[in-house]
Amino acid sequence: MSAAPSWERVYAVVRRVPRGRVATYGQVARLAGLTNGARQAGYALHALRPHTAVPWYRIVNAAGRISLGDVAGAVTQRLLLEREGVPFDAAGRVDLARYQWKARPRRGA
DNA sequence: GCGGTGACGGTCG
DNA sequence: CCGACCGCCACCG
Repeated sequence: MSAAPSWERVYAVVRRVPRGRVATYGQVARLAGLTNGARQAGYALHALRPHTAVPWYRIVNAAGRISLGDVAGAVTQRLLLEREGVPFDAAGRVDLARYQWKARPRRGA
């Protein structure tokens, strides 16, 4: 099954990210079931359509930084996150230790 | 069908 | 702490 592209799987995970939280590409990739790792997750978001209802802006790299190459897009992403209550430090990084989304680990731990 | 590239990640210096 | 290099593998030309 899974006739649909793997990207749909990624979008589904991204949609699960709650407001005011962020997730890393690797995290999303793993939750999406991507064996290749984070790179494909980034590709999936790259292929994302602007009109798609997916909070792509909640996805940052493992360093808590915006990996987007497009400067305008990066600014937009940061703005949207700050708007949700996710602050950036002087280095333009998010405190993943506090704001990284904790995926529902089948029962808390 | 082959080669280069990339919304990354982890490790080394 | 930060910067640089290599590695993985799917997608595009």
